[in-house]
Amino acid sequence: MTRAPHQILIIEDEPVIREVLRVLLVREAYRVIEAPTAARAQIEARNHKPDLLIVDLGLPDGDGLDLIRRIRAWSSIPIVVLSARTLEEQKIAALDAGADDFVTKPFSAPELLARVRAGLRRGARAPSGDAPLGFGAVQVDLAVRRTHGAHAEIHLTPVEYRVLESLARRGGMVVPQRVLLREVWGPDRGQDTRGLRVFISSLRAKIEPDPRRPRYLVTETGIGYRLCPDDAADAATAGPSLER
Amino acid sequence: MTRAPHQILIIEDEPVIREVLRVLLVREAYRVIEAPTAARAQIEARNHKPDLLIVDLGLPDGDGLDLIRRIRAWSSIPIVVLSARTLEEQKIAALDAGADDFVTKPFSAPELLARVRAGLRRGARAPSGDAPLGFGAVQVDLAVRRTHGAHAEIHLTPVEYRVLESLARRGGMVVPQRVLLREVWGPDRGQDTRGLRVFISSLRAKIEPDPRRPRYLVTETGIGYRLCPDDAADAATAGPSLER
DNA sequence: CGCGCCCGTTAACCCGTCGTTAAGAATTCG
DNA sequence: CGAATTCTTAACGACGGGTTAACGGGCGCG
Repeated sequence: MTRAPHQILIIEDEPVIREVLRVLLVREAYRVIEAPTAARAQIEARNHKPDLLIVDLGLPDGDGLDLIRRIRAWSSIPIVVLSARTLEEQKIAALDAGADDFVTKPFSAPELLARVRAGLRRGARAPSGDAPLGFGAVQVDLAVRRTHGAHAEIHLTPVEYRVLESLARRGGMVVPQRVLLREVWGPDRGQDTRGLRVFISSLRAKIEPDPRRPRYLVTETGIGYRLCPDDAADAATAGPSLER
Repeated sequence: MTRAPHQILIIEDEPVIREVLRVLLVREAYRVIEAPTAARAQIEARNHKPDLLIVDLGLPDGDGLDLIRRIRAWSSIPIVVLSARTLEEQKIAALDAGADDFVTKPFSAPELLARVRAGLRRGARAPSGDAPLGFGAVQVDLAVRRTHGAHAEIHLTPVEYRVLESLARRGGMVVPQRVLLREVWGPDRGQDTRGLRVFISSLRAKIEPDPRRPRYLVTETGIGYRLCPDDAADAATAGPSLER
């Protein structure tokens, strides 16, 4: 797989860390753009359309979270967040705002690069299901919004489709409940997971062979849900590739 | 195996000890840089990007702890701390600040060299988010939050994952109990290690081949714990026979 | 030799979260 | 305008995870 020179935008106010990041990434043959402020970052992002963003939270002008939300309004570029704080709160908030991954300082070079690779891999993927999802005898085609089981057509409601899309986009990864809430119902919904649970239940009733013992739509208690279709070719996300 | 000449930065004010260290390390074919002060150390570290730091606590200008914290803001170079005082407090504080290992003066040459080797080994390995951890037949993928043993999936609870993450970030090095408590439960938890011990126990029950004799999740009495996953090479296949 | 500290393990309890059903709003469509 | 479908909300049982307490063992120290 020939790697076109990916372009990465670094948003970091502290020159020292910016330098470290730049050297690290350039050495991996990435093209690098830098922005010291959130305001500048928006301009750069629009102009260069980078393949990935590295954002340090706690920028001088305006919160980093705000920047993420604003970028997310018009783009789905993978965003890797960099933060000194180890608090879970911060992490959740960033992911909630639309970040894809999270690295806490101090970070190791291999770790950061791994996240970057993962992000780029994710970004390279087809945006939404051109390949139908398989759950045993049930097949869901998100692209044309059609689902059929072993013997008959199955009907999914709009919200059910959106939940599935949200889960499928991060194929195999756990999707936090807050992320699901935001992506399905919009940002105004707090943390009220009651509705979500109802739809998970009804989804399971439709796609799981034995809804009592979920196999494809799995709960991660306290975190969220994970969707694992039994299709093989979908190895895009969890690739064990450790190439150099 | 051919060992590339690792570069080690010694931060030590007392010329005599510095000399001893230098000779010791050069004899092992390491390249050595020296810095008598914390201020100088930062410059050298940034310029030469050494593979490991040896820091003497109690430097003239500014505390060694401060230096560690400042380095840790942008790098995860392995740091071995050298301390004259035998106080546990000192060790803990250093590890808490981000050091990886410690040696108390007077030290024996073999001991120091062992710590150095361990540190370098750790630095060479990738404590990355996307490489699964191998524990004999058990494989833990922190990125995807998925764990499977020889025959079946293994379920880890959220706290168990967080403990593992915290340990894996410092792969192979000692993680003080305080650090674990803070990273897993947040800063409000004092030093109540009771809960931690319970989770260590249940983790061992899930990932250790023989939980009675821990091999991967090792206790450092009075200090903390250490996680030593298999090397990536023989992760999947080998069912390593360990009978003692 | 005995005492105390630290660690490991088990078990009990409490509370949060999850899954499900059902009934009332909202929306769509004929 | 009415009916059907969809979404929301409520309620409640069940389960699992987290916390704490209690006990036993190993080890060092007096």
